[in-house]
Amino acid sequence: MLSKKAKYALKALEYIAKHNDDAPILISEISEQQNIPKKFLETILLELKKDGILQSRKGKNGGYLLHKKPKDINIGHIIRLIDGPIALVPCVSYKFYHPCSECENEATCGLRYAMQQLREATSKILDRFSLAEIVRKEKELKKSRKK
Amino acid sequence: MLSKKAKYALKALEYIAKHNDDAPILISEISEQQNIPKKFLETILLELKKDGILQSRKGKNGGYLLHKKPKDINIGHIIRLIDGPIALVPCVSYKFYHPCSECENEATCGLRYAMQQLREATSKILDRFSLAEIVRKEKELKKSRKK
DNA sequence: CGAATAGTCTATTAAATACATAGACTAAAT
DNA sequence: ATTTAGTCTATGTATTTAATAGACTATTCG
Repeated sequence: MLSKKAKYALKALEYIAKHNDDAPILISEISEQQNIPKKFLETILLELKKDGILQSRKGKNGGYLLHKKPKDINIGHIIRLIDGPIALVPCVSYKFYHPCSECENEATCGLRYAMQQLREATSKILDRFSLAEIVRKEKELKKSRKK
Repeated sequence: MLSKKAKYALKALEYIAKHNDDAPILISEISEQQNIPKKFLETILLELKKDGILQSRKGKNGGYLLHKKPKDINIGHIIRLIDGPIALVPCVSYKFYHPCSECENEATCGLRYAMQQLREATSKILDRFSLAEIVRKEKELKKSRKK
């Protein structure tokens, strides 16, 4: 499962992406609109900024803006950034590779093979979905629901 | 990531499946061979027994045996049993469905849509891999490595 | 300039979960 | 009856997750 932190990050990004046209967006606005504890959200947005996804302005008329295009922000990246590895075992993770302490031979581990297949399929999906697509899909779903 | 508990469960089952021909297998044997803390392993095997995957005999010549055929034990089931949901958000889980507290409309949530796609792909793989296949794959990998 | 605004940084805390162990108890074999 | 081996109840410890407090810094605007 995603941590709340990761879910908050995704929700906040989605919100910013939706309102990205004009002025910077306030932490407090996102906090209220998305029901995210403000102080917690602050640390999350900072992390996203440090990663280069967001940019910020201090002082009056300040707030957060996207620093990348929505189509260049994918959810796999966000999840890895906040929650760490997506793979179920460290020995099949690209970004967080680490041998399993208990295993004697990684190359011949049957379980690892299965986990590798899973990782492959998972990454393919998560690295394909961008913020832009999430926003677009949401609009589409809302439209088709009205009819 | 899988918890250690789930990994231990999978390792232990694999070990039992490999040696399932004859006599029951001792907790202490699995513990030593697979480097799993014995007391911790006890609780894990009990859980697997209560779920109907293993059976046990007490007293001398006792130990654990499979209660289902290796081909009928799939790793998705084990992981769900020990670690809970495989889906990244509760609102797309079959077995552990629960609405996301923060979300206002599940039906039009773009993020949920992505998570649904992911869940679909993940389950397909995890519910396809059985213990039998894990064991078979391991043998195959060992063989091809010798050459 | 200086007051107000809004993000940034450091530290701490509460609660939950993961991991593990201790010890008494029960059932079966010889 | 004794030994063996799983079962049950309880407890402990460490780590992670979620959240909060408060001082600090940069920017805008009158």
